[in-house]
Amino acid sequence: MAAQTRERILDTSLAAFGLRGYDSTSLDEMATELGITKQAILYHFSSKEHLLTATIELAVAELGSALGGASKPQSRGFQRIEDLVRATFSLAARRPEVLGLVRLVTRQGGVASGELASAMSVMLGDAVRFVEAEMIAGRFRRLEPRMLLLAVYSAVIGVATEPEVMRALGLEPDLRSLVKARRETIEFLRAALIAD
Amino acid sequence: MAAQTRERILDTSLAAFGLRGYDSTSLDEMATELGITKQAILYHFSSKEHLLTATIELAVAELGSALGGASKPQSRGFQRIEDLVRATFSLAARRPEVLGLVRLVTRQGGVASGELASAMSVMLGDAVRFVEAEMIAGRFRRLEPRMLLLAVYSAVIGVATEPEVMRALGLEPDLRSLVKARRETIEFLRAALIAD
DNA sequence: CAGATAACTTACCAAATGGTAAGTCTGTGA
DNA sequence: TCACAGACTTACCATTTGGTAAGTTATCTG
Repeated sequence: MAAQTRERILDTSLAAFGLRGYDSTSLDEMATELGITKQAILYHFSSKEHLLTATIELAVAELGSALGGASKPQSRGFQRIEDLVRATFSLAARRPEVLGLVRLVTRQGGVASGELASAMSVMLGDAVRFVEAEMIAGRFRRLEPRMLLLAVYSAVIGVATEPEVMRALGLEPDLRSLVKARRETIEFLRAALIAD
Repeated sequence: MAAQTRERILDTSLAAFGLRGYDSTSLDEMATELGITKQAILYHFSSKEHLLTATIELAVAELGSALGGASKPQSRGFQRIEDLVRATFSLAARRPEVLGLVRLVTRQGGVASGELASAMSVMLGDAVRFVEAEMIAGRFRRLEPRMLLLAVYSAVIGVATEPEVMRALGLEPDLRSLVKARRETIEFLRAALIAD
């Protein structure tokens, strides 16, 4: 029962931190939700901040496995971007809390963010090299690679995790709309990226 | 001294809520920062939630005046988009907390978000009509207008308010980089939007 | 069977939180 | 000058917060 509880706590904290935020989530709340006491949480994770660190680790792992599969080095040109965007939207639909936590950490920074930051650094470094190679090969439009990636990243994460804005646009953030949003995002990126 | 204090409180709360978040900001903290007592805040705003409502009102006003000037109906085609993006980046540099609050509210939703939501609905409604007109005129690529706007919105807000991601990309989020980010974002959008 | 260890719970606690009640001071109009 | 209202402060308060200390129970080991 031990390891299971640990995992259940991490599951709950990922959802809570990712969807509601760190300060907005209390340990008591989570404990009640899990049907255990707060002290059981503090038995497995010695403080709330340690729990956050472990939660970020979990999110990094999930992010890696979700996007790692999609970024097969063999696929080239825009196909690879499309694969990544599809994987990101799939993750947003299946586990919105993971991207929520990514956003939380990338915004607030903070102590525990080191791991996610470095994991993202690696992923983004690979991405920069990929984009540069595609530009040199003449398949992608020539833009500043890092800024381009920042725009792509922002567009995808934004579309995938901004339900209130979708509502303001008169779109319900259901699965069908997400599929549509994914298709349109890919078309948008295709237009922006592919060299004439 | 009365009206001044009220405004000073709103200034501080806009910065605090917009940059740190609602739950992460305590009234005592803000009061100390202002050199007054918490009860002085509660004298002007009967509860923390009322303060948030008033703060959102202020942010809506600032957002409106910052972007309203840029969206002159006379400018057409991509120029109008460029004006808007410039205005957004200018706001991000001058008063990052305003966009921070917009993001906070659009993400969390909540009770007090009604005003911002409706203000954004109006702005986005105008934008949808503008984009549709440009598409019909053949100046913009044909994409789903609302999804397109969501992607544009996400890209701009993301680039303008995502300092940690910039750091992960090896870019310092200083003024020079922001200028560069603005230029690249505009180029990115130009490529994505303008019909061949 | 003894006892150690892992996995908890019960019982607290100090600090911080949003909020109430009751004063205090200062200017202002009658 | 005197009442009075506006703009606060001082004094509290109940609740919630993250966290500690001390059990309790079950399982495994020698």
